[in-house]
Amino acid sequence: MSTAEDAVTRRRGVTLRDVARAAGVSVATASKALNGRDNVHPDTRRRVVEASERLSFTPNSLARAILAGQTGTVGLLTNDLEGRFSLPILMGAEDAFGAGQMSVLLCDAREDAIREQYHLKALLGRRVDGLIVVGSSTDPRPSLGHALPVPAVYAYAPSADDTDASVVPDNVNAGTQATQHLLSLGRTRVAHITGPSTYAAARERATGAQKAMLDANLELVGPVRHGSWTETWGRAATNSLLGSGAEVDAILAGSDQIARGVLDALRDRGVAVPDDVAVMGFDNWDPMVDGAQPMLTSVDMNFKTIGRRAAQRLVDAIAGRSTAGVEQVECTVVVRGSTVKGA
Amino acid sequence: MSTAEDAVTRRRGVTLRDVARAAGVSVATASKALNGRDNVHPDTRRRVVEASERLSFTPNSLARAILAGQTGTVGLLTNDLEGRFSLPILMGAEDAFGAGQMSVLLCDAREDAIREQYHLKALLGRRVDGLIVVGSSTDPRPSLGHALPVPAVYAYAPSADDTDASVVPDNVNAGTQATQHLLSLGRTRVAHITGPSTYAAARERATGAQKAMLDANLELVGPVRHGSWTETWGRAATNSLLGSGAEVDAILAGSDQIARGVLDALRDRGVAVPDDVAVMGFDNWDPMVDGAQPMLTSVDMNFKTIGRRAAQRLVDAIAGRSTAGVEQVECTVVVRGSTVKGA
DNA sequence: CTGTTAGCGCGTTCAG
DNA sequence: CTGAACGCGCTAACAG
Repeated sequence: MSTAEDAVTRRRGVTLRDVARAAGVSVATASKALNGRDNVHPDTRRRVVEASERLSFTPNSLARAILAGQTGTVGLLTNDLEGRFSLPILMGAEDAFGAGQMSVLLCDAREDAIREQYHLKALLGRRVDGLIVVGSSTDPRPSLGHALPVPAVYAYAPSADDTDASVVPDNVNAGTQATQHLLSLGRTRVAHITGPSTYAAARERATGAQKAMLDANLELVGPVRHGSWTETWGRAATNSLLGSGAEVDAILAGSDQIARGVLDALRDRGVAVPDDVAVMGFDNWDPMVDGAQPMLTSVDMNFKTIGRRAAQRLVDAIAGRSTAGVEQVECTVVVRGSTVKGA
Repeated sequence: MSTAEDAVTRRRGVTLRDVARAAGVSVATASKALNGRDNVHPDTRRRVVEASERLSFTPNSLARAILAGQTGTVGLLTNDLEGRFSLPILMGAEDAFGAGQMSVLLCDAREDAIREQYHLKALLGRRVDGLIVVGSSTDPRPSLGHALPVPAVYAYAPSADDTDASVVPDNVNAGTQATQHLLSLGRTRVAHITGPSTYAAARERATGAQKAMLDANLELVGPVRHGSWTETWGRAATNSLLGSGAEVDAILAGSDQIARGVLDALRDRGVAVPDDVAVMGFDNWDPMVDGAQPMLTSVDMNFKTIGRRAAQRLVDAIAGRSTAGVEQVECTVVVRGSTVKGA
């Protein structure tokens, strides 16, 4: 008579039928009882709930999904699991979903179009309700197309097709805000050392910086110095800058790593920060900014917000509310000792 | 007559039935044809395959899973999405699975037992074939218990129950190997500056270091200096160490961040690295070691391998091959300029 | 070789 | 208030 109890040991888990049998009711009644539907006698419901707990019954979402046509699962297709960008975005998305009952299927395509197609197929086969596609740089990436059976939102890297939905950082504005912070401190001779000009992020931040200077009837000191996103480049560029005899009272670095190199070189040359030269970076990457001496002022691109917004827009799209177009997420200047003494 | 074609526009995606209808065969035949089973006429198969492609049919893995009792999905339950540890582990797992056709459902419990239970329930409801549980430190964590309907493997943080399957870094050996590297360079006066003594990782690495010294009939210079995992602590501890008049020819730092602080302080004091003092860290964290000057020798704990091994053991367990017990993954010393000139 | 039947676990009618 | 019957998309066993 303990067939229901034995279900646990069977290969398949406990099913609703087992619970119904244990409670002495039909599957239909058990279903209603557990899902809080009407027309179930309180006593019956209690019996069912108790049986379900005793057997530690876990409803099979797959079976449910196959009926409902909705799985409560979204696919996160990233190209940059290694990198610093996809993780906070992923967290923001997890955050936004976590409140509800969405689960996240994660795939890393590693910049490989073939692998991406492969994973896409797998995700669609698992009937995800939607997709978030995370790029590894802010340069536009190929669209997955409009023939998808589910909505997609692109995060960090926008889709090249601007009728797709994308959420990206506002790099131009970030460059402007950073520069305005320096100007607001009375600095006027600002140099800009940044990453490769092949990166949209580097170009856009530089554009924003130049714009801010222009608005103040000023100009950047010398040309924008493009290099790599490394401390080494920050050191080299700073040495070449100061070695050339240029006079600067602020250096805007294109990333926190570059900024660390800048700080390093300045210290070697006996230049005081922030008294003689103010320094700031981009990304507000904790281990970099906190470890710097003095601590580094930086522009936070709010990656987590990007992830959260992407998730929210995806939820909207799934609910049928169309959300095309590129959305820019604003950045935040975080002031520390490298621009304001004692901050 | 184009009902099959219209399926795309229907709310539910294209089903096998649509394909069968379009190819003029029964569902069963279509199934066999697409799955490469025997007893299907080549011509029929061709018709079916063609129809399936024309309709861009994607088999519903959910329906398949409900039959097979296997979903081809594993749950990755992490507590440290923020941190540096879970990500490489996740990548290793993604790697190991990616070769096959496993998909990864990712959840972040954020060190919250309630949230963990909640996510666990969700994962089991989705009928994952197994679980990988990633901790945020190497301290043992509570077991999920043995009543789970699917196997679980613990990564980084071992389960407190040692009849569970765990994969962890070998921190004692890491401490030993690091110290032996310093000794092999002829250094004999080694000091150790590391993280909080509340961390098993800090204690174990220190133990390994002491063991290596003892084996060489030597002792660490002064007591192990416990602090925080930060550059700031590395600087402070170095200054206090040298200020006390202690003579050292090597400093073993408990992490790359601490090591960066050590390097910084040494430079300020005019101590040459590696000539006067050799410095090394743990974790081999790219942005930290490459940016250092000179570049930082460090112990790579092979997190990715940990993830890969966890995934492999999980696959084994799913296949019924039992794999209890704690597995230690070996580390690797990566030599750079901070211990060997010009390396 | 092909089609029919059965059934996976569940939710939802619709009679009783 | 309860239960029998049907269907979701798919595969396996068996007839034809």
